[in-house]
Amino acid sequence: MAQVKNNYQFEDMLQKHNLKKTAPRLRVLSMMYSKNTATSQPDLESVMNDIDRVTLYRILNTFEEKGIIHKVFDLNGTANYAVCHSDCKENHHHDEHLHFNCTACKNVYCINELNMPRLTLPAGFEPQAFTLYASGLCPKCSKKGAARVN
Amino acid sequence: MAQVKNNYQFEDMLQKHNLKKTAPRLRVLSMMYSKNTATSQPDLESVMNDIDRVTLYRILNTFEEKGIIHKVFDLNGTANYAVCHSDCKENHHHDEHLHFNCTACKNVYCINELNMPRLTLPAGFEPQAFTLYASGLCPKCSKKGAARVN
DNA sequence: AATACAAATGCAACATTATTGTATTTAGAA
DNA sequence: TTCTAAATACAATAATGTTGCATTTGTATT
Repeated sequence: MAQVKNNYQFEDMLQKHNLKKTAPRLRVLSMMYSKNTATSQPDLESVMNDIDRVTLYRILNTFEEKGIIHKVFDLNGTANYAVCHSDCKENHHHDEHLHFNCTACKNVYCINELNMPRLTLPAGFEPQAFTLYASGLCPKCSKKGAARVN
Repeated sequence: MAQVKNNYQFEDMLQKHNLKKTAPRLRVLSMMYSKNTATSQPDLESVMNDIDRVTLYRILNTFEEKGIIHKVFDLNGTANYAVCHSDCKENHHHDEHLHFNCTACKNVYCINELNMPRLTLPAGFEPQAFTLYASGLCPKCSKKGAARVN
């Protein structure tokens, strides 16, 4: 479920990363923590439509650099942003989890409850990070019996 | 390595899919089959700079629908296109292989020699397709001793 | 070989997503 | 309260992708 945090906690988060507490940043944090799915850039932009687009991009980039959020592209190549779980450090993400992209509601879920399989690659390849994508129906949409694509 | 095919074979491919044999299509096929990596949309566009951009997009979409190529987004969300291996049918891709994105040369390799691990997801999720991404150094770049990012 | 027609291309216009530079505003320290 | 670096807002531009339509072309048919 969505991690519930209050405004004081968001202010602490910013402070810990040496970021100024500004209204746009707090709103972005509040929105992202209120959901249990990643948020697409278009969604963010329409919800935060009174914040300048460029400011939004810069906030997202800053948060990503600081390890507060991570970016994940969905099956359509659309950028989605999700809050990182605990062990992401600055410029050093640990987002090697499964990203589940629902084909009906389009939501992207970060599934941390699953450990990534370590694979052996053909000779010569030196992998540093893995990400696994799955697509299909999420619990909500499969319950609706929806094979339909919205 | 790159699959070597001649122009007659490309013409056959088009014919088998009920596509007209046109110069732009043959050139796209020729380019994509000459490589052992996926080709990014920007690369395609600069190499095929005398073909109309829209035509190129439409050719790629058509080829994808017909199961001739598949689209894969790299770690930067850039669209890349790669030739499908044998068992892709129209509107029904079997591209559940590992995509390896080299952080140095940026190339995307389709690694078919690896079978996808089947994973058990949390209750409610109904996965229909999996794709695995890895990033790191490809054989060429790791040989160069290049941890550098171009 | 000429014709006819659907399919494919080329062109124009536009939409969306993202970046860069700079002026203005503001959070937080002094 | 003042000062300054940081953050935001605004303007301009780049990159990527889509839609509609006129023109051209591959190919089936005569």
